[in-house]
Amino acid sequence: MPAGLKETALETSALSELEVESIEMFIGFFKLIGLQKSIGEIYGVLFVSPRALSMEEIIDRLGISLGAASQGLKVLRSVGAVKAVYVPGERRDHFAADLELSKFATAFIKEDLQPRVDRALQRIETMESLAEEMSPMDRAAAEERLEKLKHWLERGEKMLPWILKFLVH
Amino acid sequence: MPAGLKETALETSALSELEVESIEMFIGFFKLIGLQKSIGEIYGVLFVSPRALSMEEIIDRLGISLGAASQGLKVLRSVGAVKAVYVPGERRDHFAADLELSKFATAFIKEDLQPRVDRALQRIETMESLAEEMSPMDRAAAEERLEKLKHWLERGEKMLPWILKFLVH
DNA sequence: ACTTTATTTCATTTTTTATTGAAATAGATG
DNA sequence: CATCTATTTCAATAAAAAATGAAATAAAGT
Repeated sequence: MPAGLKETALETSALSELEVESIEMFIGFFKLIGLQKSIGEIYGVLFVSPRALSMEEIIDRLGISLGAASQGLKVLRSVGAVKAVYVPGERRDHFAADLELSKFATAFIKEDLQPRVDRALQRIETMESLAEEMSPMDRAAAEERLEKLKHWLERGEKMLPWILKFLVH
Repeated sequence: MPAGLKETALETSALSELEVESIEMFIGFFKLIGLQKSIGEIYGVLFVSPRALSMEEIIDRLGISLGAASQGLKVLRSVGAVKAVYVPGERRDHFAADLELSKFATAFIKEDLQPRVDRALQRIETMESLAEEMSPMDRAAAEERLEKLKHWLERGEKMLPWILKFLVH
């Protein structure tokens, strides 16, 4: 093979303004729920793309690595934000953004928020029994705090399903 | 000075089980809203402490650095989660956890969430005008997506004040 | 006013997290 | 079923974020 001839493409085809806006926006939102930049980038291009893109196209457009693309798409599929689309006559998988945006929020609430609140309520139980060791005064103070926190968490817990319902429409 | 004698204290006085539970819990919650471990630790000890603690005491208990303590307390005060308490006859500042837990959530919603949604809505405007350049079919597709996202964001925006009210009680 | 003690700031270091890319695996195609 | 091509996985690397600690500043005591 003649050296340097047709080396398979680092050609990061320039992103359109539209794509850039979309990408920046989604990077921000995704970071908020703990997802990394590359995942925001992938969703960002797919969101404004008129057609489903192959992994290679995504890699080319964004200039990210194979690994990042593969892993990012995996996460996005797992939360239902992206779906694999069959493209006739094409060998590669193609991916399209799912427009049910509420899916992110739903996944986040169910998988991050809800379990964390539950865990915290358990911890409060534990703490309440640990507080029994304290001097009467200190114990009273500790229990007041724990009660407050508990009430607050229970309040939050009740609100979550309501938020879910609202988001899903 | 006799070497090794009375070296000024790395004595991280062991944390009680109660403190550990509290700290772990708050580290988790704080990470969720983007605050670092050391901040969760500080709030965690203060939350179960029967009395206000000086910065040095916090440093000793947690084994964190001066800088982390100072910066962490600054953040916690800025969101109203910790307040400085005057202790008669004591030179140092002392700090106590504020029990109005809703303050974190409020600060987070107002300072992180709300502005991000606003910014996204602006971006959508921009994107809508950029989409005018596209071919009629692609443009229609893009606009449908943008509309969906916009509606969803507006929905979220309307929900935020409601959540705030609910949290504050 | 000076000395001591407490607190903040910020450049450096450490730790954590995300990305890369090469090797392994899986999936098509002839 | 042998050979491409596409995808996943994961150890190594790079990038980002957080923690440290020494120097600067501020505040209190004498």
